[in-house]
Parts: sequence; C-alpha cells; structure tokens
Amino acid sequence: MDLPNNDTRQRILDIADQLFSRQGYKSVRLRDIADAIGMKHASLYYYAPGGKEQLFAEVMERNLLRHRAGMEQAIVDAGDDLRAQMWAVARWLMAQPPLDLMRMQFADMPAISHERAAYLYQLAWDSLRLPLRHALESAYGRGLLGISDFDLAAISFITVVEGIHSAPRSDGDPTQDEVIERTIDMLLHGWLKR
Amino acid sequence: MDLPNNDTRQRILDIADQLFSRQGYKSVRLRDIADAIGMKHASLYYYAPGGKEQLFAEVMERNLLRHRAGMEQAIVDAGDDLRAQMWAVARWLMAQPPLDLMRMQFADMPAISHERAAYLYQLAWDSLRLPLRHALESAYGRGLLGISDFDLAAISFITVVEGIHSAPRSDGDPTQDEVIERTIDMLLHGWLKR
DNA sequence: ATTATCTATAGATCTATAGATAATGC
DNA sequence: ATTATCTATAGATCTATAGATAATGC
Repeated sequence: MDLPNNDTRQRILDIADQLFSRQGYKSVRLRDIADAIGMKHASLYYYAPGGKEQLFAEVMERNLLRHRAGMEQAIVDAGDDLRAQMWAVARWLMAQPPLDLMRMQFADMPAISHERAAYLYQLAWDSLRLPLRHALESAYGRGLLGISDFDLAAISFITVVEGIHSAPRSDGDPTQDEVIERTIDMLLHGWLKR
Repeated sequence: MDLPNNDTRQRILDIADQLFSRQGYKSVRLRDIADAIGMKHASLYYYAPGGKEQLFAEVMERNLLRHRAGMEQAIVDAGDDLRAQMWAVARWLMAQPPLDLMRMQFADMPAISHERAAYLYQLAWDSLRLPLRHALESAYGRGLLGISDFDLAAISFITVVEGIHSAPRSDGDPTQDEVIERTIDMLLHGWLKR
C-alpha cells in the first residue's frame, strides 16, 4: 500500500502549493484543492492519507526547498554581478506563488503540531535567507558593500520583492519589471542622494 | 437597543484587534476572543450583534485609522529630520500588533464581502502608505533624496519594519532597537559602499 | 486483483440564536 | 425594567472514514 507517486499526485501537490502558499493553512479547505483538480475532496485521501496537516507540511517543505534551489541557481546563472543576481532572484520569486513569512509564523505555525512548525519555520528562514546571504558575502569580499548585516539585507529583499505580488496594479502604473528594477536600485543605492 | 459603548466593548475590540491583526480572519475564532476576555463566546454577540465579519471589519478599520494617525503624529513629533521620522515611525509600528498586508490581500479579503474587502484594502494601502510618503516628499523638496518613487519606498519601509516582528530572536542577537537602526541605515544609505 | 474514483455519512468545530438567570436601577 | 451575562442548542461547515463502483491489468 505505497503512496501513488504519479501525475495526479503531483497535480495535487502543485495546486495545494499555490493555495497554501498564497492563502495559508486555515483559509484553504480540502474542497478548494479538490475543486481545482476536478475531484471530490474525499478522493484526496487516496493520495494524501495523512490528511490536511500532513499535506500542508509536505507541500511547504517542497516549496521551501525549491525556493532555496531556485534562488541559488538563479544566482549562479546571473554570473558575478550583484545587481544581476538580485534581478535574477526577484524574477524567480515573482514566478512562484507568493510566500508570506509573517503569516507562516503567526497564523500557520500555531495551527500545526509544534514539531512540524519548528522544522518548517527554520527551513523557511534558512531557505529564504541563505542564497542571497551568500551572494552578499561574496560581494562584500570584493569590497562592494557598505553594509555587514547580510541576513537582514537578504530577508528584507525577499520580503519587499514578495510584497510586489500584492501591490494593487492599475492602468497607469509601472510594469512588474519596472517595480523590480526600482526596488533593486532603491536597495543598492539607498534613499539619500549620493 | 443601541450598541453598548462601554469598557467591556472596548476590551473586546482591543483583544480582537490583537488577534485579527496578528493571525488573520480565519485563524481567529470567536472563542479565542471570548477566552482572552474571560467570557463565553455567545456573550460576544451582546456587544457585536453583527457577528464575526462585522467585528473584523470594524476592528480593522479602527486599526488602520489608528495606524495612519499614529504614524502621522510620530512624524510630526520627530521634527524635520528624515532619519528621526523613520525612527519614530518604526518605534510606533513595533508597539502595535503586527500587520500583514499580504495576508490581508490573499487570505482575509477573499473571506469577507467584496464591498467590505474593497473598502478595507484601499484604507490599508492609504493608511500605511501616505504618512511616510508625505515625509519623503518633504525630504525630496529639501533636496535630500536620490529616489522619486515615494510609494514604493514608504510601503517597503513599512513591510520591512513589520517583518522585524517575526524575526526569530535568539540570545546573541541584536536587540529590536538595533535591528530598527540597521534597517534605517540600510535603506537610507543603500547596500553599496559610498 | 488492483487502482482510482465516487457517494454517503460520521464526527468535530465554529458561528449564531433562543431563552434563562442574576444583578442593578428605577 | 434593563443590563450583562450564562447554558443549551440549532445550523453550517470542514475533516476524515467507510464502503460501493467502474475501469484496467493480470
């Protein structure tokens, strides 16, 4: 009685990822996932016998590991230039379902088992922090940076870029790429005139 | 049959504010609010006959109007210096229950009536954006700034400062005030060496 | 015989309402 | 008589399980 590991299961994980990442644990009902697949919600238990909490934990772990790998790869592909690396990370993040660290900590984590919560939150913190942190350490080594708190900088960047997901967009507004560009410039050069 | 507007009602609104702001609409049960007050949850309907959604809307409106007024006052009290204004806003925010714009948009707003959602989200955006935006416009007028997208800068600042609420704090870590200071320096001067 | 679904329903939880009760104020 | 609670419960919703059914593979 192994878990089926086929196409349907992957589709379920993908949809669950999009819904859980965007809305959080409590806001997503198993029905929402099943509806999006075109299934009755009871059928989800065939692919996820552990139920909602186990599905959430599995999906979020996969999501976070993907974030770490995706950002690391984006940085490698971007070459040695910090600006290009930030650009690549931002573009990669914007192609993912939005992640909300604050909601994870204050809403999702208290709703699941303490053990799972501790593991997931640490994983989130590391996965989102370390790729850019390493890029920043490297840039610092090349003498480019005036800051030294790389964790703060890395998490701030992720947070601000994720926030672009939720900015209201009306007609005259800049495109998403323009917002990314301005965000990067703002962080690299600062608010004060040089 | 008017709404009672006494001490108990204010205590309910205050507790509801803390819980809803931090955890969002779906994660907070009426029971959580009642328990925190020391009441049976059915008794909440005496003070909030409109039920959960109306209570949420009322509480969040109050919260956002307070944010606008609190930040504007903090800026006035800080005088003309932009750095001092940022510091005052950050300190004020850290004394409030954490707010999460992304969660509001992607989880809370879809769970309430469209009309209430549209009003509340616009109010959130304006309340959080405008106080700092005006401070930045003024600093720009004094020739201090190298940026011109004040909305982006204002919202980025709010987002990053709110994020400090959820940063894991262990023993050797910097204090919250130190994190605020580094955040302000980082945004004012930028990552790159000057 | 196994795999992948479905229908039906139990059980838990949450919001909301009805109606009783005790304390207070005229 | 009004105010501020409580208990009890209805009704809705959500997770989870049981068992039936149809299709596929030996």
